[in-house]
Amino acid sequence: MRFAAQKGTKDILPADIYKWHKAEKVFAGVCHDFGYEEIRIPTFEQTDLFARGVGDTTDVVTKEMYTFNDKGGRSITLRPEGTAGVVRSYIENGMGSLPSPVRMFYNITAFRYENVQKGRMREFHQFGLEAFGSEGPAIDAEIISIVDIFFKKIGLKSIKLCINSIGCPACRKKYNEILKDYFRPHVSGMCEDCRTRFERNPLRMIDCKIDGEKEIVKSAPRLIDYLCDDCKAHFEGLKANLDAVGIRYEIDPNIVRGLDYYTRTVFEFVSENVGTQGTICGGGRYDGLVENCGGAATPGIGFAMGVERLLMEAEAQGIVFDKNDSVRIYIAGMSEAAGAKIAKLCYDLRLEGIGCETDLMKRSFKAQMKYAGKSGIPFLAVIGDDELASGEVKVKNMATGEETPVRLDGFVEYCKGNIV
RNA sequence: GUGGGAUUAGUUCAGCUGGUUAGAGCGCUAGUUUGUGGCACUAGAAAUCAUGGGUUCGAAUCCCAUAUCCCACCCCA
Repeated sequence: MRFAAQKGTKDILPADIYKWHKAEKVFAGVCHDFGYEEIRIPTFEQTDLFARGVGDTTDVVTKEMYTFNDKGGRSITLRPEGTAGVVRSYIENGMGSLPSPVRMFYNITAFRYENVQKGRMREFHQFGLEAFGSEGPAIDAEIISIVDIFFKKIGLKSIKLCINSIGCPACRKKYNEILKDYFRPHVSGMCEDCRTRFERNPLRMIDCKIDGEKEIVKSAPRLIDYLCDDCKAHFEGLKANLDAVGIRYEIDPNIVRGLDYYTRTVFEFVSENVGTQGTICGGGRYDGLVENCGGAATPGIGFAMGVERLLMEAEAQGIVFDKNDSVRIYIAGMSEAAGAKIAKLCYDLRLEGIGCETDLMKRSFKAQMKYAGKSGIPFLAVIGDDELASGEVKVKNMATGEETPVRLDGFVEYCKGNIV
């Protein structure tokens, strides 16, 4: 029996990890620049939190959760997203009493039992953030500009920002009636899904892939045209805030978002390089969620970004991430006596935080050279009986071939100043 | 849950219509004599040909099932 990684999971190998480190570092940096602090939440929560938070009619909750009973008989679920856990933590830790807005970002794995395809895995990674206590729209624009600046710092270009407002529960209720009146004469001729949607969530009929091409659906009234005055003003405010900093966007009335908690602002950053799973980042406002999860009525907003999709996009755009070549010098040995000296030098170098390597396999001098060359280590020193006798070594720059004589007793000092 | 394509060394692939010891590039290990790498040359290690059945004198090759991977529907990040 040969073991294999489970369906929809992937190893991130040492050869690729530098890209992840880079993305994580840049994301954390941008968040910090906006006053966000990191939060780390548990990988699993009680199942009810997601049922309540994400919405118990959503696909994510009804058919995609990793749910099991633990040995104490509790129903546990591996988080399918980050927002619910952060909201739980916000309430549980009394963060409502902190100065508003309370802003936090996270870097998590999430789990959804789905069929895999390009840009979709069962265990995947998300960068995300949540902000509580501000109704916006200034903060709505701010979190969008976090994504915008993050993309710029990573080097990504031309990722389309689409925004929409899906209103508050009040205007959505009114709009649903309007939509029902509109569809009522036609509903009998529509697909089975749409007939169900007509009763439960007419909003979804607009997205229907089967009936979507029909003229009735195309010219259906759009929610964005029926927002209440407050929601309309909020959306206008968002646009004005985005215009003020020069972030370009497209209004896409079809962004609905499949998670139940969204209100008012919803947005997506979409690429064309990630197959049909083009949404690299999606998010929106969720003004009822905290209250719905048992906290005080608190407005909130957030987004999540698929890290795999982000890196796919970066790859497609030819972005090269810096590799961290932390090993600066290879010390090749020519004799046993030299070996002892080298071990001590390496120890001292590492104590100073200077990465170094030496032979661990009793390899020939030539093989050591080959290893150093192939590993791309930028500097090299050779120590044999001659060097031990003279007390001087040559430090070679592997790229230029240039050699610098260095006293052995000042070796670590020299390295500190010249090869890092 | 439903489709389509794929699965052969660590990796990328070749193996024609079934026929003896399944090949190559890259990578890895070692060597090309004596103290300077990346290149080149030589040698070596490495594959129950995804798994389980079936057809056949004979299967990597044909058939069936299962698994996994890739892509798509649905939904999402």
